Amino acid sequence: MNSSRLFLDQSASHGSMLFLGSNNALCQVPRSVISMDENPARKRLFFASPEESIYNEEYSDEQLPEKKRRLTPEQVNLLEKSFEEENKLEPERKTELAKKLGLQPRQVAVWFQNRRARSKTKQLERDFDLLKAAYEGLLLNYQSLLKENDKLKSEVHSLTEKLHAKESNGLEGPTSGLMQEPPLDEPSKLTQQQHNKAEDGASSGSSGVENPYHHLVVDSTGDSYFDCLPPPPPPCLVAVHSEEDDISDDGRSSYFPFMFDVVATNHQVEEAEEEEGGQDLGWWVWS
DNA sequence: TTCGCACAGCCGGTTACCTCA
DNA sequence: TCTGAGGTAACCGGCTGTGCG
Repeated sequence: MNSSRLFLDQSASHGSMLFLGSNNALCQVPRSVISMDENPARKRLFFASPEESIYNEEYSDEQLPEKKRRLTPEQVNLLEKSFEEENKLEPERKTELAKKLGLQPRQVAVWFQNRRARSKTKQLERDFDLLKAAYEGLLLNYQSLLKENDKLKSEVHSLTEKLHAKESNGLEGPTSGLMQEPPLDEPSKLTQQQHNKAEDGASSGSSGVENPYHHLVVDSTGDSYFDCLPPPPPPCLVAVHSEEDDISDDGRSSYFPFMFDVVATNHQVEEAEEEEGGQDLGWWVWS
């Protein structure tokens, strides 16, 4: 049994270590003397290897190092492998692992708990990044739709003005007083029935109008016009997914309870908002 | 069947220690 | 040599599920 051990001299600041030799004599050794490169457990000076368990009966209570020690790379490797297989620890597996690693079952349990916590933190960070990217993409999409919408509105507005001007000029014209085929999207020519129907559709968000991409809008000035939107873009797939070694405890690949896979025309958002009683949902539509 | 208790395990949060730049 | 940041082993308190009388 190799009884040589290294542990920090708690009374000394940083610089030195206590070395417990084979004769159990405590020797103070400057840290610099113990080269990391020469130490097989380099960078892990304070490890207890499996055969160097701190619970070794050779030590009196006073000699037991109180400081916590890191696990050896070998121990960590085995624990990681075991964690990959199953991130929960059954009592039998815990005992078996502890025996194999020369650790206390309690240490194995603690390691698994901490590992799950680290895994969860990482997963949350990944989910956050994915959501952020998705959000930014949708924001761009939304803004371009707004621009497009504004452009079309102004186009409709100018055409309407032209039409009004033409009408007022043409009152004395030969077709004055005759029923004309109403131009497409000309609100002033809507029958009251059509108008009401369209308004209902616009206010309820349901398909009150046959074409879901033509909503009648009554703006603050009282003007009414069709709010023509371009056809919806291809669905934007926003799959929150990560492949990862780390899965959450319940086996999901993401900690988000929802997957919002298809988002987000303005209309879908509006409809979702109205289903929520007018609550502003931004431009997220959960599926 | 229900209740109360003890126990074990998990989780979120925290502390203490270690390592490194 | 000192210091602060980051990683991690270990702990704490609360909660939940389970077994038992």
